[in-house]
Amino acid sequence: MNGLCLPAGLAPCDMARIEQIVGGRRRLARGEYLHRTGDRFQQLYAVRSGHLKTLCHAHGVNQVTGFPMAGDLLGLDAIAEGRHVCDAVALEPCDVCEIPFDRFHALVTAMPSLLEQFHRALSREIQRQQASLFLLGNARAEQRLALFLVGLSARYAARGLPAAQLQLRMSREDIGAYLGLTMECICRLLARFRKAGWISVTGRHLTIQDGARLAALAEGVCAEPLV
Amino acid sequence: MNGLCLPAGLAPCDMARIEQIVGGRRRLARGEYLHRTGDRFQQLYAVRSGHLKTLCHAHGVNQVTGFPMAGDLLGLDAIAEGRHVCDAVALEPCDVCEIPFDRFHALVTAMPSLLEQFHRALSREIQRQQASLFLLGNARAEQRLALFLVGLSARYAARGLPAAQLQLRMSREDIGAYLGLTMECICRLLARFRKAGWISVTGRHLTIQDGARLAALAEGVCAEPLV
DNA sequence: CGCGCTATTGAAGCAGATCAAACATCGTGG
DNA sequence: CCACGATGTTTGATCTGCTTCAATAGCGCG
Repeated sequence: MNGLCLPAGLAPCDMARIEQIVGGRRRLARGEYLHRTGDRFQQLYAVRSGHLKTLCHAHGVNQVTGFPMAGDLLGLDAIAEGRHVCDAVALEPCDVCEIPFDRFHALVTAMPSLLEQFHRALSREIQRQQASLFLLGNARAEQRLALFLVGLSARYAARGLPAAQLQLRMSREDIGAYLGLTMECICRLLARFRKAGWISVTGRHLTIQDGARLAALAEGVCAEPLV
Repeated sequence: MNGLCLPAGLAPCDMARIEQIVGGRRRLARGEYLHRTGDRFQQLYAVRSGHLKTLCHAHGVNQVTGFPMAGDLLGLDAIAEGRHVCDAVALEPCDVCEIPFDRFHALVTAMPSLLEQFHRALSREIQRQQASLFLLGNARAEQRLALFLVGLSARYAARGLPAAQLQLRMSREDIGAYLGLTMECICRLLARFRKAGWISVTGRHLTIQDGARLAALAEGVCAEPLV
């Protein structure tokens, strides 16, 4: 897990010190909240297993901002205000490490290499959101879904899982809320991709059959009109 | 300026040490690039005066991700990769401090209070983008522009400038690229807001006349159909 | 087995894009 | 100083991709 959230370059003895400050583990049931908007920020979370979603809401509308999974760090957005500014919900049973921030901060001060990792993690989060911004601002629906699938596939691959066999843990509605589209639109697009032979879907199991085509779509190459 | 980008809580002697590591000042002409996508990341930038825009681009499409102005910090997104992932362009003559990152990093390690400020700055940037994400994913055009104006006004106010008199430094096209809309759409909306008496605009000078109404719009309260 | 939630598909409407044309603004050089 | 072209702004007409509303179908789970 650390290989992902605070990757590489740490001496084994440093690792041991990190282990020490990691607080409790928390087991979440499907639908359980890790934190809610407005909650006091006291710790970062590192996902050990399972999928979550993070979402902002206002006036009954939700924007899903991400789908953290094993190896991802949560709570970085809460440092500034001392309060969480989004919800984090488990999409399935999850295992999460709690990392008390004050202790972490003290440790980090004493360990330059860990501090660098931490800064990179923060910066990577900014980059990730910048990519989403680009997606929501510019991409057509088709391209958004392609980007989503390609991205998900890459994250699976980075975790040593089969990149073409995606077991979606989120609903169509969640995907829509993440991509700025409606559930119906996601359904239609999936049907279209399926008919074109690029993927096959049954319920929440999705197989990527033509990754190259999807990647091209994600890059903005328009699909030929499906006669 | 430091009051904004690394606010409060620093002892005067700390301030002095920061001043020491600040590298050169850079003067930018209108249209000049502070950095470009792919440039090696070596320093953070703190804006002293003037307005810039930051933008990501791919396949000829631009997404403006922000309009940094005096007191804002630039380059946080580049820490992760060691390369800039967006362009930063001056919208008018600008004064910018260069902060060599390696020296900054060393300093920060030795100054816990500064480190905290830095982490808050990083986290605030994540929050800022999360807000943009919400905007692009959910808000109608009208609401987007209202949010933009209200936000800009607030940033002016935070800098002690008149909050109702906005001298826009960016083109309609830039605003559109920031809000995920077209230039034409921005024009129409401005005209609509003007006719409704909420603002007055001549060229790039904009006066907010009914801030409350705009704020309500920004919050998602729909405008009554303009008969 | 039947209830509730999630997913799928169809039909109609609309917000915003696109295309097009006129107009204002501004710096530049004759 | 004005004519000029370049750039930015405004407004209109039309088009379209996505939403909305609605109805049906599947699935998982007690």
